[in-house]
Amino acid sequence: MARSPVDSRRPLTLRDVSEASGVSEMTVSRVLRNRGDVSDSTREKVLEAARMLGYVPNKIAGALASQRVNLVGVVIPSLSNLVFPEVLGGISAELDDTGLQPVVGVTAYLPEKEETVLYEMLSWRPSGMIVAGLEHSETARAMLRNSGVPVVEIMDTDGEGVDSVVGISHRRAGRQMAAAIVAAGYRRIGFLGTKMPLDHRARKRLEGFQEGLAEAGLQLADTEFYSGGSALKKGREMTQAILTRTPDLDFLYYSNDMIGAGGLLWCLENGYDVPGQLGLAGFNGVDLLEGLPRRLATMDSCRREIGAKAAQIIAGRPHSGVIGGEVIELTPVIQPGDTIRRV
Amino acid sequence: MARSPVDSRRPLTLRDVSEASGVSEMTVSRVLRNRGDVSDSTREKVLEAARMLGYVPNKIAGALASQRVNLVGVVIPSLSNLVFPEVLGGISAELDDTGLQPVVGVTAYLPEKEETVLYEMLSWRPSGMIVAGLEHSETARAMLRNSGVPVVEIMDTDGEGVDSVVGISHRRAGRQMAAAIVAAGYRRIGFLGTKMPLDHRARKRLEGFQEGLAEAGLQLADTEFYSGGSALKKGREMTQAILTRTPDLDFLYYSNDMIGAGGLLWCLENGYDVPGQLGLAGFNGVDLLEGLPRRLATMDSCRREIGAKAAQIIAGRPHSGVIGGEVIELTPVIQPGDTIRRV
DNA sequence: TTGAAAGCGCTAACAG
DNA sequence: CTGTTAGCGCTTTCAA
Repeated sequence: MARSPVDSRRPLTLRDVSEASGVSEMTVSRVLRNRGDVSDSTREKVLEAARMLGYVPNKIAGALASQRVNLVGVVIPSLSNLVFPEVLGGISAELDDTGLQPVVGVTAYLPEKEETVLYEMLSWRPSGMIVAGLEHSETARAMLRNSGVPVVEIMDTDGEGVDSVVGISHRRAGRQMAAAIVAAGYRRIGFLGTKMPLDHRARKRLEGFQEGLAEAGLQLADTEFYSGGSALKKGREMTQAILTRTPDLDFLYYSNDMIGAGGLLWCLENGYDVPGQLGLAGFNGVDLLEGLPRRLATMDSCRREIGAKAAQIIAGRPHSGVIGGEVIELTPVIQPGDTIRRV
Repeated sequence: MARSPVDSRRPLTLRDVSEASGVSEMTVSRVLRNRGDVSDSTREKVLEAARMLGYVPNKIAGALASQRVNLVGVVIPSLSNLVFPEVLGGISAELDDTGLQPVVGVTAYLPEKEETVLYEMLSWRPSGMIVAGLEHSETARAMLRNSGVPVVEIMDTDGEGVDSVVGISHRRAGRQMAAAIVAAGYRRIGFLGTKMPLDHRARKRLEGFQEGLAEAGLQLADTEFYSGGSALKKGREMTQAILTRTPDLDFLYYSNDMIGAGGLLWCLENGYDVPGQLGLAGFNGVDLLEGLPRRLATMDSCRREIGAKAAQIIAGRPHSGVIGGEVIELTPVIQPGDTIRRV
């Protein structure tokens, strides 16, 4: 806190602590890192001096010398979609006691942006990289592969990872939901989702959903896409649009809970019998759903757990021994709620 | 990508590029940073070699040598409250073209955790620190003050900052809302909010609200607090609880939009005449509100803008010349929506 | 248990 | 326009 000798604006170094305590730099370093054996008396002296001066070690120098960096790169497409902050929360919580720190990069779903962010992060030689999705440019994949740091690709297991993978199969999730809907007797099914062609997980869910329908000899009766804006409001608008265009739909599958919730509110206000006349389902299992007038059917996307497991993998690989990829596929469970007919 | 000579697992260095291109390390460095004048022919040679080898510079070494770190520490209390990811989004977007990268630390509203996170971040000698709130332990404040890096405290302007401050006055926001409510003729007013005593901004809003009521000779008729869980659901439960206990309330002021939205849904379902019989208001201006059956009165908390302005301050101070604190107070505006009687 | 020497990989500063 | 020389502030390694 207090600057002992002169309050010059030069940042304090180990040497300052060394001089103030009369102990060699090396020993000061050992004390500050709890490394090796140091006598209690010298330890005291050093800690006292460091505290008096308000010394904060320089990790840049430490990292260079030790070739060890306590940073973990986290690359996600967006922060405005609640899902990613939640994953990040899982990562952050799990990393909490490991001395590792997350560094966040946002790609806005753009492959070129992803390359830039990865390059930037890898140049810090982090202890690990956690990257959303399996779809990357060849350049990006090569950077990750050659980086020598453990890489965990998260959220999705439908495809090949560079190293470790933690996620769910969105394709299977889509199929499962289709099966549940068909089993409940619905036949005229519509899909509502984002227009974003680079959201591969949403795309895979839709594809899986269509496969599931096909198995039952069905196909989508109508679709509606949107981009941008308040998801809840968009859900309302899209629902109205699709039901106006195709009034005989008996089920609406939404690519996320937010638009699904908007749709649910709209249907209830407009006198639809849910789930008798019209069934609804979303995706993600956001806890907002608990407060709606009726519980929207959904599927938990396990996002905090995905973050936590990814962080564990990074934290558990001390020196990036090239142990090679774990693949952890979590299994999301359908939460039928109140918007699918019980059979 | 391809490892030219031998595919040893040693990370590539500038020297490797230098040797591969036949150009001195220094010139390679210049090319890779677009610094100084380099002839087109050597530039080509260098870039070619770097690309062939798949070289990624080591910023640790670069930062140590240049005393410049392109990291910005961002310290926030939580990631599960949508507000903070939004601020972070504003920061991240603004930093995007500056070459600066945000590093996120989460404090869980705990002062001790904040100290740890700050210490950890400052040890990276970042280009700036963006910290939520004005309330910090003396130790934390001292670390920030002595760090020599520009500090921006965000979200709140009610108090003294260490350096720069960007935010809104929550106290004033509370007073304003009180004034609007009183002006609309409501008299029996209840408050619903989080129990969290360390959420200083929520506390200041409440205090300001009470001051505003007091000016009109009123005081809170009842209060209800919660912690944890789905905010939407909690909003329902709390609303039911407070209205059961104090049925003659004619206004409910919620400390955030999420619980307010839950309350709104509950009131509508239970046949309350909103805003005739009962008025409602929240805080934050989340865009979820656009999709509700009725538009909840609220107040924009300017969070993306706060993030953006904070990032600008950091990005605009090249070498942390101790120019001293800017204070930017944004003025949130009441959005009366449909849940306050028009006068 | 402590200290001295030698870098970590890069860039500032200067010289050509 | 290009190269050389010294470090940046730590930690590793070895010696005392």
